[in-house]
Amino acid sequence: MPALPEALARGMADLFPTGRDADPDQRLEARLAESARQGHPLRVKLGIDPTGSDIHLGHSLLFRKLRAFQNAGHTAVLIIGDFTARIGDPTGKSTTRVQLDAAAVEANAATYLAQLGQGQPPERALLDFETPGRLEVRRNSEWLTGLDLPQVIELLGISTVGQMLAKEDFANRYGSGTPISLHEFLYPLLQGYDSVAVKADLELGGTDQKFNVAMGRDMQRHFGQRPQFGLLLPILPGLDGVQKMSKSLGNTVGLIEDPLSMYSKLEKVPDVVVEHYLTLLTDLDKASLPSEPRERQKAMALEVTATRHGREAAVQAKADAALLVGGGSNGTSDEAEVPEASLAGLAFPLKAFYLLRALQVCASSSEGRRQIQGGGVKLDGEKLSDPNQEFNSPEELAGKVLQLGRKTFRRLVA
RNA sequence: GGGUCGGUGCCCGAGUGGUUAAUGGGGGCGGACUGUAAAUCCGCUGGCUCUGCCUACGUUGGUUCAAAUCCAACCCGGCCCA
Repeated sequence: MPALPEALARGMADLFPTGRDADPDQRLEARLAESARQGHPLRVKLGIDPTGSDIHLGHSLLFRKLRAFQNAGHTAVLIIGDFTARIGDPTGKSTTRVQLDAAAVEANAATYLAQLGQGQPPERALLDFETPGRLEVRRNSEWLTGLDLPQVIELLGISTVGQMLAKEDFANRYGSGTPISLHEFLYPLLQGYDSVAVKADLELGGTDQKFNVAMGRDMQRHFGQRPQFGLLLPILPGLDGVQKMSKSLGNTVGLIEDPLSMYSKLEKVPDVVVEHYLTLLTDLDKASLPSEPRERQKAMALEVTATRHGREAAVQAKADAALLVGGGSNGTSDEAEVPEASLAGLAFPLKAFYLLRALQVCASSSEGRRQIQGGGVKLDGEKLSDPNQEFNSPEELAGKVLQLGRKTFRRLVA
């Protein structure tokens, strides 16, 4: 039996079932071969909960894998969990998640699709929206809204309290006395039922989704379908290198971020995650990369930025980043593309701390004061020392570069 | 529903009538160092165009010269019992 193609297997953390023999219900390789033989593309399910507005790199590896299946001729079934988002996936949560209202969910869904490349030039799109038959976008409200109570009870009967409490997140919460609402038990069941509704052959997910994906198999078996395969990918560590990439932890790189911001964040990521990023966010042959840590990290940052923004923009971002931060430069170099910040609308004279606040470099004016007092603020390379230093007119500041810390720069324009 | 314990700043967690935005830890931010990393050391960590003024310890009201700390009601949660 041939091995799983590299594009499909790369970065894989778990695959199930993995029986010994070449049974198309037990071995994904055999199933792929069967699919090719019969000319039936596999239906590859990926569910997303439109609970936030930005897709970040931590999500993107799943979409990259989905794309790999599309490229191999299979059908991506992207399920927008517009219904389940209103319950909230308890996975990985230590507390009950707030429920979202329908309007917010819908708005998020539209934003997601745009970020995945709908309506964008194909070369920049994360998924293949163009080729006929390669993508189905479904909303689970299509089938979940219509379930009546007898059907819900049937679903509830497929699993047990013991199974639910065996799930790590629930077990932890139960054990620590943190509340678990009953409706949260419904989430895995409904996600599993999604697999029934779309007749999934394979479901993609993070390793934290193992329970839910396995539940899909139980559901499909109950409803007389061939149980899906589960292909799980690692949870991408965030920029801090410790916790998973998550918006609420503030350690993300968003797909909508500009090249410079993306590159400079990646370039300073802790060493421990560089290899993960290379594996999960690029297609590079790791053996061919420089082994010197710093160079290797830069190669990673460049490539990840390029997969999103194109090589040209990535190379530019790398050059800009070097000019800005490298070698103790003060960011005044004209070549560098520093984000601009407009002074329009500000009342002069104004004090230095207020400038930081007004340009949203600092979250509050008190923080602005502290940053200046802490020696973290420079104007055209000169350290500011007095938070109350006054500037009398926009002309006094226009063209200069305001710097906070090592990585935040703003070119002031009138 | 009954009993009981508890709700403190981003998180955890001290504090149980009286200087002080409120000990300590984590996290975060800034500085030094460095490979823009790690480790280490230092500083900051409620808000306000701030030499002062506001708002804060579940909510509301009360006692008091004075409350996160006492009282009442209410809301939320854990545990035990149903």
